[in-house]
Amino acid sequence: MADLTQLKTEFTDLSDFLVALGDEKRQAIIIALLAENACHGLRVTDLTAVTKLSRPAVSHHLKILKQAHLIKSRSEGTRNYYYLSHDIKEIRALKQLLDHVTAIIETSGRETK
Amino acid sequence: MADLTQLKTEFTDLSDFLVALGDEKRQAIIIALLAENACHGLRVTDLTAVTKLSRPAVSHHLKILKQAHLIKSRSEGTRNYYYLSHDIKEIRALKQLLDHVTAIIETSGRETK
DNA sequence: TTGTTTGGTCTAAATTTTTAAACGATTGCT
DNA sequence: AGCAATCGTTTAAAAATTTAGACCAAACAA
Repeated sequence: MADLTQLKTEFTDLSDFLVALGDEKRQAIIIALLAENACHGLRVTDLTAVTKLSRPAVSHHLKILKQAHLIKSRSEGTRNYYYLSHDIKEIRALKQLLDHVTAIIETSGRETK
Repeated sequence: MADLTQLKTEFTDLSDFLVALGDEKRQAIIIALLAENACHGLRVTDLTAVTKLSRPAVSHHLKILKQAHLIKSRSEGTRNYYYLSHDIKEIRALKQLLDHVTAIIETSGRETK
């Protein structure tokens, strides 16, 4: 029997990350940031064009993505450049969680309680 | 430059799955189903105890989990047993998507446009 | 048949999330 | 200083999600 307590914390720790990835508008932002060669990043105004959203709405989604540790920002004068975090540890954590789940699923049924 | 069109479809195809995994109550349901040795599965009434939710609420979450292909159900008379799908292809798809993203992130910056 | 158990659905209420208008703060330009 | 541009925040409205009460249908037992 696998460690369900740890699995529980793995799940809750990744909640924000999963929710952040689930939204279509945020997916569009992520893809736009991936399209940029991550050199300079994109500004809020650029992303309003991509998402067809108002600037405050984009700002809101950027905050969610930031809290999920997906993106970072850099200021140059009045302009803020957003770019994908170079090393997203949540990605590794999520892959690990998925492996744990599949492991439990596959072994279940073999060991008769 | 990676195929962003494919990445886009990968993301949208996994939206339901990601949203389903993001909710705490649904995570509790998943863990409860993992705890069961997947032999007989759990019924709605069992899950109301686990989640401290009303039956209609649990029923609602189960529907979402079902649409995300995470769980299946089996009927025996009046009782319905829910269990985790034995083979969740979304898990493989998600791991693949995560690999694609990391690949793009890591190669970006090297190739100067 | 009658009553009980199980559980889905319908409906509406409560909550959360998403959105944008208005405002303010900062930077840079003239 | 005065003006324009950029963008975060606050606020409130709109939209979506979550929740539970009430109702209904099917299966089973007495």
